[in-house]
Amino acid sequence: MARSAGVSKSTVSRAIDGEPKVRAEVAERIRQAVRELGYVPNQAARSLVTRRNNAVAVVVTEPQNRLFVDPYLDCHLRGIRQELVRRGAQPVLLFIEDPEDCPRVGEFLGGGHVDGALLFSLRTDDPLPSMVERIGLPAVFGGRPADGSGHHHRSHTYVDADNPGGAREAVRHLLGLGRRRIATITGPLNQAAAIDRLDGYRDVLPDAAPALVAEADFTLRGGADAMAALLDRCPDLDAVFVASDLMASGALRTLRKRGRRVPDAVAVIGFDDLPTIAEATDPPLTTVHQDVEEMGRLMARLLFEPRPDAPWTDPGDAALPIVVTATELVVREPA
Amino acid sequence: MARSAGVSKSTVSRAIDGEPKVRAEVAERIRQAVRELGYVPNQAARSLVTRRNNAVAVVVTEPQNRLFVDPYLDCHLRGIRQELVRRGAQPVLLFIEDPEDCPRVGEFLGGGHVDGALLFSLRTDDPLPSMVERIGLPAVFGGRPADGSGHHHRSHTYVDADNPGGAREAVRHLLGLGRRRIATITGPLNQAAAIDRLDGYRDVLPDAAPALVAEADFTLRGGADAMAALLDRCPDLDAVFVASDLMASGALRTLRKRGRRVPDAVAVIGFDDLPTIAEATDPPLTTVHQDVEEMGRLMARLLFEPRPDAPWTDPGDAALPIVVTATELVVREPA
DNA sequence: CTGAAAGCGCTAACAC
DNA sequence: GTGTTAGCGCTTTCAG
Repeated sequence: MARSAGVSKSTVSRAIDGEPKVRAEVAERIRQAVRELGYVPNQAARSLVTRRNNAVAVVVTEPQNRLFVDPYLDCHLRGIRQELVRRGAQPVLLFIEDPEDCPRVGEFLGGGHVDGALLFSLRTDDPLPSMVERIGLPAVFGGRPADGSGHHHRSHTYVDADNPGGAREAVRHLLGLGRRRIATITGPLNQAAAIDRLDGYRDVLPDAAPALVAEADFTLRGGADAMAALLDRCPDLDAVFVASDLMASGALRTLRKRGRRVPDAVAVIGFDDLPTIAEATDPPLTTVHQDVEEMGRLMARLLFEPRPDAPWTDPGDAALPIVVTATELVVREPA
Repeated sequence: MARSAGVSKSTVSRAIDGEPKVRAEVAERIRQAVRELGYVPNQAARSLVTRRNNAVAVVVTEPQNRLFVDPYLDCHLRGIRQELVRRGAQPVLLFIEDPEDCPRVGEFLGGGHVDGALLFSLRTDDPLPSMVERIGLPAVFGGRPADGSGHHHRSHTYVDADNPGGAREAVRHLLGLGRRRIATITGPLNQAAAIDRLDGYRDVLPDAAPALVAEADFTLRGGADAMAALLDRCPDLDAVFVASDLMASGALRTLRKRGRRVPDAVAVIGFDDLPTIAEATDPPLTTVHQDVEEMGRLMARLLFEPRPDAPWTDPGDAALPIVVTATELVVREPA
């Protein structure tokens, strides 16, 4: 390639880099040769010396069947993608559907294929946080990495909504409406978001009966089943705070089936404010809004921020590693 | 790393490779050092010499919002993932949501990050087929790459269902039921699958009125709208062949809303046989089955098959590049 | 069985 | 401005 344009490879390299110190005439000659030979620079060789490869991994831990049905991730990924692309990085998605996928993905992340990683939906027992730390790969987490296992690793950079705050606001709103038997449907309690939202509920209702709390799995079906269980256990409940819109829409379905009028008999508040769900339910769902897309953008931005663990950063100018975004109650059903 | 275990890097390399010609004792010592140092071999350096990197790109051209709501891709990806992982390759997903993403993705594919690519949902005007060809990257397509633009490139390897055959069987079944005004709802006619299914319909019904054909977009909403349009144009229709289950479930919704009984007044046949949809509709949907998951597995398998364009193959032993899988009508509503 | 040496294709100093 | 020279971290002959 180099000789084919009658110059040295350094010049080719510079020309492709778009450096200004190349004579226009020479640059043109090179561009021509590139086109003719269909030459594409070998990224492996390049990244071997530059230590960069303009790609960022987005790791999603989720059984695929849930992933492809949950609009939450869709929003999040949209924000991430947008910001990553804006900075010239190619987002590459890696799925972990099974714990046994972890070592392979860890190897990929450690193999220098990517400049950083954005990780999601972590469970308390997830090995990924310690993996990226060992590897020394810059990483930003979506949602507080719940570290229930007692391992102590360096505090990770993450973006999360104010889950306890949002939950408190929701429950207080229900109290303000005069509701007195307020139940809650939680997500899987091995996920931080689920734990934090339940904590918010308990902050306001420290004496709530255990029977008023039902754990589900952030799916529509799970929400519907949990609602049924709650109605069986506490037929007199008059409100329910549901930890996600998807589950809330399942709960609404159950309530309708059981003949409980919403919001007259039972008031429902969701969490997320996903347009495709919250605005489409009947009646439209009152819910705790979080700007999921913006959170995605923030994650990507934080990855490029000066950070102690990034190779392209002067160590010393550390940035604050945690961003908690505000939530806001959106009242849709005038109850 | 090498010295830390008291051996040369060659030996480390061999040990990690799992070569048998390393003394067990030495191998153990190395494994220990690897664990302690958290050592992960640099893939860039490795692939620079081996020309392999154990990663395969899965490229999905789709506005993300459709992707995360369409169970079809979910099945396909499940099959692909399974087979790729079985062969020790890491699947990395790349989305193309916008035509302007193409150059960037092309650069990634050409950069030697991956050993091959599996591509999907191509439109007639998609630049990807010629891109991977120019780059010389082994590729397998999901669905016949519809090349409407007149470009002539090498015939590509692809896996596709027998779309025309399935459509013919569906329409013939409707005829056998005594239906005489058979409409069809197609997918976007810049996609091969949509074209081929419409072709099958026309094979059986060459004289069908143009008013009986409505183009939609493979979404639920699109199917519902197309059904409404058909009913307006041809109030006397007594059957409809819908080119996807998702659209069919939308069509069913419209029929119910308009008070047309299914299947008594209007018989409906879908395409895909996605369990989450076809079995869940009311009444359960008669549809053309294709084994989407197996098709995914086939795609991955073909990528590793001896192929003329693969660097790890003796040129000369070319394999048949196209696989068309059978479809089968699944009759669910006893009409 | 293991070590030494020669690159893989590229970039980054450093000369010219 | 452009060529020359070293490597980046690994695998792979080729000796021992």
